[in-house]
Parts: sequence; C-alpha cells; structure tokens
Amino acid sequence: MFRLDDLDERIVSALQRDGSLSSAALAEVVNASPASCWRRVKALEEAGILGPTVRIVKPESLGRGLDVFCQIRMKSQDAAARMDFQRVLEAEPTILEVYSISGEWDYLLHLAVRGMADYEEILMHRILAHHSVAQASSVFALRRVKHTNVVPV
Amino acid sequence: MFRLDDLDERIVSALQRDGSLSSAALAEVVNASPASCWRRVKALEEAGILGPTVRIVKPESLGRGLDVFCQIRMKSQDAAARMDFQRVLEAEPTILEVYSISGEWDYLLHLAVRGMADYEEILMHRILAHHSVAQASSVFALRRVKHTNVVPV
DNA sequence: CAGAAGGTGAAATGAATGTTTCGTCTTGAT
DNA sequence: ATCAAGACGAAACATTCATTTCACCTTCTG
Repeated sequence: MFRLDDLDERIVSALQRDGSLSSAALAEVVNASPASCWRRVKALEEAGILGPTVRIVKPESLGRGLDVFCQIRMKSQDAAARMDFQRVLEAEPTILEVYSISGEWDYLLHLAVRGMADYEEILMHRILAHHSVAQASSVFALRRVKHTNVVPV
Repeated sequence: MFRLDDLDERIVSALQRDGSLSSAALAEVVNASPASCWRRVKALEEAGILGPTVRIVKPESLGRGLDVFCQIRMKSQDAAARMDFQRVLEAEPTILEVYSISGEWDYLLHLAVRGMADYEEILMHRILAHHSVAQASSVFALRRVKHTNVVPV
C-alpha cells in the first residue's frame, strides 16, 4: 500500500477540488516545485490513488432535478440472478449509484430523473420488470443539502 | 434556459467522462473544429451547465472503504434547528452527501468512513450529539456495485 | 429575393504546459 | 560517521495549448 506524506495529501486534496490545476499552479497551492508536483502526481496516478479527471455537471442543469433513492428486495439471492440484475442497473444511465446493502433490503439505488413520470416509467419498466425483483421502496429528495466528491485525506 | 443541440450534448457527455480533454482532443471526439468546441465550452461554462473540473479519488484508496447511509429524524422541524444541524453536516468531511427527504425520515446522509469504529465515533459525537436529532438508522454498504458522476444528457 | 445575424473551420499568435536533465540536499542504514 | 539511494528545485526544451481573426456559409426575417 502507498504511503502518503503531507505533500501528497495536499496534492490529492487540491486536485480533488480543482483537477484543472497545472503543475505550476499546483506547486504554488501546495508549496513545492512544479517538477516535484509533476513527479508525485504521476506516482499517485500510477498507484491508482488519483483517478480520472472529470467535469461536474449538476443534474438539474440537464433537467434531471429529481433525486430518488430506491431500495430493492430480491426474490432470491442466487448469484446468476444478481449478476443479471446488476447488468440491467449498469445499463440504465439515470441510475448513478448502486450499493448492495445490509439490513432489510438488498440494494440501494440512487437515480437522477426528470420528474415523477420519468421515474415511474423507469421503476416499472427497468427495475420492477426484472424477474428477480420482489419489492421496491422509493424515497424522494426534497432538497440536495450537501453534495461533494471530495474524500477527506 | 439554455437549449443544447447535438454537438453541445456530445461535448457535455465527453467532458463528463474526461475533463482533461483539450479543445483539439475534444474536437476530434465530437467531430467539430477546435475553435467551435472552445467557444461552446465557454458558453456552457457561463450558462452554468459545465461545472468545475475535479479529480476522482476512490474512497477506498484513502482508507475510507466503508459507505454508510444514515437516516435521521429530527425532534422539531423548526427552521433554526435545521439550519444549525445542516451547518454541522457541512463541516463534517466524511459526510459526502445530504438530502432532505420524503417519508418517515427527515434526512438521508451518505458517508465514507474508515470502518465501524470510525463511524461509531462520528455518529455519536457529530450527529446524535446534536440537540435536535431524535433518531438515526444506519445502513451499511456491502459493496459498491455502480458509481458514476455522469448525468445522462 | 435580399440581407442581417450568427455559427463555422482554418490559420496565426504568443503564452503556458509537460517533461527531462543536472547538481545539490536530505535521509536512513550500516 | 559514512555511504548509497532517492527526492529536491532550477533551468532548459520542444510541444501543445488557449485564444483571436477572418472569410465563408447557413439560416432565418422581412
């Protein structure tokens, strides 16, 4: 496992917040030389710690203003059924996150949809339509209070 | 509201997946000229559709491998109490997402923590310690099945 | 049909960028 | 205390980049 010193931590922290920083700009932020920053960024990338650079888009600005959380119970836990179901989830682009969870339910899904009608359509035809889904329970977000990608270092 | 044509959509889609694309590289991906891409990206930024560029870091690679979902019920719904509570949530960096939700609970939190002991500490001292929290219910992710930031365009 | 308005691609610009090299310094092991 | 190994910052490099200009083309309006 990769050991991060303070400088690495400052670099990871800075790049999580602004991935467009050049080596020179980053160097200024974290108080080091551009060359050093460049080498460390390369190393952190190869260690798999620094992942891809992406553009953040707020769902609402693309008309996907409704966040839904949907819990799923399966009819059976057999591996093949789960795999097949997961492939369906993977293929549905409004489903942003899927977790297999502890407790009374098997999966927790997070979707960003256009509205209720849109969600109803997806729930019925993409999710409940699957043969190994037994039950679903939906919760709707009234407001997005906090939302960040920044993992504390 | 901003109307996106096909080219805009291809640009937003490409940049959501790779925010490090230069105008020239982007142009190749979406089949347009670098100049055109540059102008459109600028416009999309000013319209607030293209948000910040960030580096993705997998929580597990920083030792934060446990995803927890925590539902909260408040003692009262008065605005001052909610505001105060939300400030606390904002200040806790292991809390990545907070939604105010419909149904039997008031909030849904998503945290990325180091492990159970870490979570217990945060739940007790940061969350339940707050005077207007009545009850909490925690669900633990067994596995991250899907996780994307890409909002379908 | 005429003409304005706006979007387009190609080319040109100077500035900024990634990347390497090198001599020095730090550090940890013996 | 000595040594080797590795990390460091400064400088130099060619390359790539963002940004502007310009002439052309499309597409609506009257």
